[in-house]
Amino acid sequence: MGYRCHVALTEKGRATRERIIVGAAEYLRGDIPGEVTLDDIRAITGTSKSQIFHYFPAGKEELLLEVARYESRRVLDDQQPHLGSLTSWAAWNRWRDAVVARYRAQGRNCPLGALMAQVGSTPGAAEVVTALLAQWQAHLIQGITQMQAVGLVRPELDSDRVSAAFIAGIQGGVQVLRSTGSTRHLEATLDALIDHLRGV
Amino acid sequence: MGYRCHVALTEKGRATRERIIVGAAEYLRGDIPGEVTLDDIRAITGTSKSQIFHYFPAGKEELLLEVARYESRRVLDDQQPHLGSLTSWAAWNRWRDAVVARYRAQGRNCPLGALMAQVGSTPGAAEVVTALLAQWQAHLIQGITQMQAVGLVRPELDSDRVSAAFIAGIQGGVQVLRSTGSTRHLEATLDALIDHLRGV
DNA sequence: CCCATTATGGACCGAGCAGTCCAAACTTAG
DNA sequence: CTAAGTTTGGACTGCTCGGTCCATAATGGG
Repeated sequence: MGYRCHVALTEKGRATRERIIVGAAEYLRGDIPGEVTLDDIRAITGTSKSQIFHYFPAGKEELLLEVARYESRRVLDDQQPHLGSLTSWAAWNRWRDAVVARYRAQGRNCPLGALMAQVGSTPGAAEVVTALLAQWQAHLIQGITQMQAVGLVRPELDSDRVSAAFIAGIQGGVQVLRSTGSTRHLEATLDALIDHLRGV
Repeated sequence: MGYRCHVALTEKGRATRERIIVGAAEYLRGDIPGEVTLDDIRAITGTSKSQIFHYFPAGKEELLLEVARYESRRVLDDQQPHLGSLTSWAAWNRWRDAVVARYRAQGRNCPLGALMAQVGSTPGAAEVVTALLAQWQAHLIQGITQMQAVGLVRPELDSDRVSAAFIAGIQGGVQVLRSTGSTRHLEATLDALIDHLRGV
């Protein structure tokens, strides 16, 4: 799994590598892109071609995947602490609001979406997004089972399937947001599914 | 709106134009792509550069948008006749199965997705997908209100919002399918929302 | 049959861009 | 201090690909 860390990395080296990733991520989060070039990244991060290939020997794809991993970490972090403790209806509502707020703020720009568009069909790309969705869903499953344990959600409900529905709904809601600029669909899904959890 | 039709198009001309669109669409539906080049399209459709620019003066973007429109028509067509007559629970289930079957058959390849990835941020792109989703949702709204009219769905339910949830859920389900290869999420969303319609 | 219009072939151009390479600057262990 | 290893600069290469251009063939109306 993953590439060996070449040889060594001094403190300075790790800092540069980090600077490249974070800089690229920030750029992708902005309104400009659609396509990033290595020269863009080079300019933004104040580095040279040789540095990029020094720290990401496999080139652009390796770099972008690293950025994608970085961004996917942010996705879950931005939902905390709510996502981690879905133990009451109030908590679910706070989480819902956090998700909507996060994506409303992001607006039409979707860093991960932009990334996937460019790295799209490579093997590593699917892996990154799959891992993210799996973690996300795991949190929801935990939340649902906790609610069931306390008797707030009827026990016959399949937490696995409902959480899958949440994931799909959010994904789709964000996608719609990207083309229409509205969070209507995202909100509608979240509300409908939370209602469904409540037993209407 | 839309470009004027240049000057004239003989029968032969229209045929060629059509051949280009359909050929490009077929190619994008295959397993190969990720990125199409005009030379790919040229090779597949047995045409020359000059023809492409003759029939699509604005170049690649215009061509791809045309392909996207073509594909987006297929999306709805493939759900017919079910999508058009959601007047009973049996009909809803048939529609659900049709959607799942369609996307299962398509598998990881998503022609429209591939298209949007390439044409992504242009003004026309958002318009195409927005139009598609709006039509799709309109069918669902009609279905829900019809069910309400017959008393099969409780009247206080907001058909607008629930249909939005369906759209988002399907979108997201397909997106998950594209990275995981599984229709689990798509099915879970559809089932959860239909349950929600039924009043659990 | 002729001319205006449309359709087609394909050589060519130029920009953009990922990736290579070598030399220079620095860090650090011994 | 020095040698080995790491970091950095940036010129250069090679290729891909959208788009241009002009020449030739087909077509169809009068």
